[in-house]
Amino acid sequence: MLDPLLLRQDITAVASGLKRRGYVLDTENYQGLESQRKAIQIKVQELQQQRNSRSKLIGHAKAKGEDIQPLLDEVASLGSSLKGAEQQEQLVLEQQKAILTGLPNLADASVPDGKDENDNLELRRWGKPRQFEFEPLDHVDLGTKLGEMDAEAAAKLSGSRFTLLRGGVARLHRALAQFMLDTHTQEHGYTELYVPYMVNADAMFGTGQLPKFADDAFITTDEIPRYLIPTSEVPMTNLVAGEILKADELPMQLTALTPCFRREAGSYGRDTRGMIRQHQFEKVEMVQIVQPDDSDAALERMTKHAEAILQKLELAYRVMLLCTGDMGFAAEKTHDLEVWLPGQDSYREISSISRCGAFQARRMKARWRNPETGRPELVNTLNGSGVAVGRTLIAVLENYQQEDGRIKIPAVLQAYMGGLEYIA
RNA sequence: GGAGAGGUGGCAGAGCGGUUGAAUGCACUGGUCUUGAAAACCAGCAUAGGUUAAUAGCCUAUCGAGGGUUCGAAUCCCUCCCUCUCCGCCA
Repeated sequence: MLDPLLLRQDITAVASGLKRRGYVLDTENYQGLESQRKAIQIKVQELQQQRNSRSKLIGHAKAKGEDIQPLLDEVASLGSSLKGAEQQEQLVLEQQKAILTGLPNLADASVPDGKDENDNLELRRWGKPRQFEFEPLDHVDLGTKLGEMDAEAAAKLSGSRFTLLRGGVARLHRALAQFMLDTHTQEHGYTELYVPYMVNADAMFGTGQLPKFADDAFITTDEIPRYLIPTSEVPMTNLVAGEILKADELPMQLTALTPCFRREAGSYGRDTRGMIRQHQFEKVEMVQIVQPDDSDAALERMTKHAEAILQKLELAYRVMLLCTGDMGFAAEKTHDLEVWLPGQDSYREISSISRCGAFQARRMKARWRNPETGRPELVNTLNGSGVAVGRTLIAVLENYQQEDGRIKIPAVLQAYMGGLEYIA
């Protein structure tokens, strides 16, 4: 959520900032609501003040044993006019909130303007795409040949956009996740969490999935519905919701391995082959809760942490700075890591690292006590994949394939595979 | 699933329907004392909104959430959520 104060003070600046992201804010409408709110609020408060002071007088009079009937007559009509004013106030506040909670974050000044992924800026590359002396297969053909990747079996059980893994490939998938977690906890200073995979609406609101993107999430049929997490960013970040943290608790660096569930509504026909886009996939996620002046540095740190995973796996990748049009709702600046996939002959997203400023913190009421001011102030939040396990599996299969169909196991994973060197 | 207890400020913990934004203790901040520190003593110490030049005043709201009763609700009533204890079931 954007700072309501900012909208009051300089709505033109906000509107032009949002326009960079392709969001058109109806400033006249908002300002109209704002002045209505102000007028009604003043009226409500005046009435409340009258009621309070009258009630106090009645209390005093009663204590002295005086006749309170004249006083009661005085306030007779107050109640109904107050109630009416309060209802009006609520109506305006709801309308305002509906607009406010639907506004995306403002992009950082360093973010390039653009419409979609074609306008993203490449920051750097690491590693060279492998040159094959034979025609490389994609992960679907590789997995199927091995008999260890089975989309049909998954379809029988669950429908499209699911995959079943067996044997060595299933183990490799697990090894990747363990390796990533170990790297972040042992080398990058993250605390590992095990978190709920279902969260309530408040949590989904806090990180910005609700109310706007309700259609993207799976929801339970409980009386109080719960949402299957689309990423563990949701439970991890919301851990600090409503809290006032001490300065020495920051930065907080959290990581977790969880499945992620996404309905992929609106992506029909895209990436239908293979494991690229699934309703369910594993992801190791990193979350940082930081002081605002550490936010910029934290984004760079997290990007390095995600890069370290790909470097250790010796997978070629490039780092992209997302343009305004390609960023997520809560982000003010995002780096994407794109790994080289020989099967697609292109770089594909495998990690997304975002700085959210106070956007999520404001929604969650997550604060820290700033020693300099002595007051609670909003924290800043960041999140990033470290990295997507399913897509990393694809990358390893495709990049480490041998001409005979075997998969070489990356050196750093062999210890996680009982010393195995190849999947065959 | 059954029975019971409870949710109050950073924490702990009081609170006959009326002057309670809320006792007290701890923590924290400033001061006195001291060579320094501790102890003791004194003072201060919630968040948000409105008004405002103001992080000064003044006003309003907030005691799990949402409704209700009342001139007036932290206190009474209803619904829901959560926590704890005991029993049952269970990976």
